[in-house]
Amino acid sequence: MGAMSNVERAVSALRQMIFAGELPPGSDHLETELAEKLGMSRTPVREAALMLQAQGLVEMRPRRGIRITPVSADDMAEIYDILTELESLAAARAAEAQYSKADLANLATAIRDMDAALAVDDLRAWAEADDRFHRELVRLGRNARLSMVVSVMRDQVRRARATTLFMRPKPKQSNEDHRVVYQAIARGDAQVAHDTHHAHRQAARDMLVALLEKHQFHGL
Amino acid sequence: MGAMSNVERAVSALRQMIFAGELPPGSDHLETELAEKLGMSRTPVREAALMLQAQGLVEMRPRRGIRITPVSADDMAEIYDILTELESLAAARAAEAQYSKADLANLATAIRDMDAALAVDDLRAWAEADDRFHRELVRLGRNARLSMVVSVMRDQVRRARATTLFMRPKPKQSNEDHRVVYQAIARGDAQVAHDTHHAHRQAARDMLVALLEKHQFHGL
DNA sequence: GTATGCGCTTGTGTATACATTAACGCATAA
DNA sequence: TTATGCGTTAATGTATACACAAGCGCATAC
Repeated sequence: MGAMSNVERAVSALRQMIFAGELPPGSDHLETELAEKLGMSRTPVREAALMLQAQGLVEMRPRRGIRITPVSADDMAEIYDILTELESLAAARAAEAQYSKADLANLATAIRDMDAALAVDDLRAWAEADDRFHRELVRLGRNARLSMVVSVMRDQVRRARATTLFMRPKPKQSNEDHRVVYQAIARGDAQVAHDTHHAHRQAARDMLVALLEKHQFHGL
Repeated sequence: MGAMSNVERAVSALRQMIFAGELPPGSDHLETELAEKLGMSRTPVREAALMLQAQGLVEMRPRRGIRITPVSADDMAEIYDILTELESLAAARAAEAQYSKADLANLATAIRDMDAALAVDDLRAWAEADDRFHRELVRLGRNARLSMVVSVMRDQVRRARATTLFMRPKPKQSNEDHRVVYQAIARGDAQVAHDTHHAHRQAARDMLVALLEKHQFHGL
């Protein structure tokens, strides 16, 4: 069976519960309580919580329990600002790397999937493919630390997206942008790859923040 | 006395030992050993190590002990790339924030201190003031998450700088750059603040990476 | 009715005990 | 000599025990 420690199990389980909304943002949970729910002692739960705290998903406050970090509109603005810069750098680096068409296959597939999903109005499938595109883009940028930071930030975005996905306008421009970024990377044009992606993310940021503020999600 | 937990004590102590070179990069240390050295049990040491691991300062490998993460020239290139983007964003945001002269006092002081240190060839004082300038710049950018990411990255740079500070050319251009960034922020010119700082960091990156590669610090 | 203080409850921080299992050495064989 | 396998050692992962201190309620005084 999987050589998975209890700490690892706790981390995945807690993450899943957080993303599923089973542990709602802002809610507090005692270590003992979570330990019991996960069928293990407090020790691995504590260690798991410590890791999730480092990623900003929870906060441990003495005697108040483990709080699921709420994410406000302001937080989301911060997060998108970071994502914008780092992903754009990755796009530029990917362009500089002179990848072959084969190397970019995953990107191309993700774009196709987004188009297909949009054609049949399947927003969930679109979001999944969009995630895939961005993950692959960052991977191609070949900066392990950057990938880690971005993935932490993206986790936070995912939490907000669950709520806002069905409120926002159709992501039509989005697919257009992705295609331009892809082509710039393919022909090695770092500047265009960078700037296009930068504008793309910034637009997403503005849209999302406006949405969150409008709907008063001040502590999602 | 200070209401400081053993975990907090362990974190500071370990950080200090790492930065002082007392725990050299690449070295392994058993939990028991560190616990004894710090005068506490394994539990708080483990929790401290977990936190430092999240910041990339150590790696915990089953049965091999806690390893002080080595930093190669390639790592340093990654780190500087991230610093470059995020600090430049902070500079732009700071410019947009329309700070008063008084708000920028810390920046101005840091610049003066750098000039003074350079005039008497005190590289250590220069490095300290340089750190101060960059920390303040990021603070003015008003993005808490960005500040955290940057501070993690800067910790890594500090480790390399201890070694390379006395090899590199006099940072004369550096002071010039800082002044331009400061003035751009003061007059609210986000574009110049961003671009100047970006170029500044990129130059530093290239210099440092070349230095590290030349001296074969492939696992500092 | 409101404020103040005391004691109790209970969650956490830390120490400790213990089972598991990976790594190392040694012996044996090719 | 080198490779392979077994047994021992010992470091970790996890459970558990316990002391301390923060928060809560209740009682008492104003």
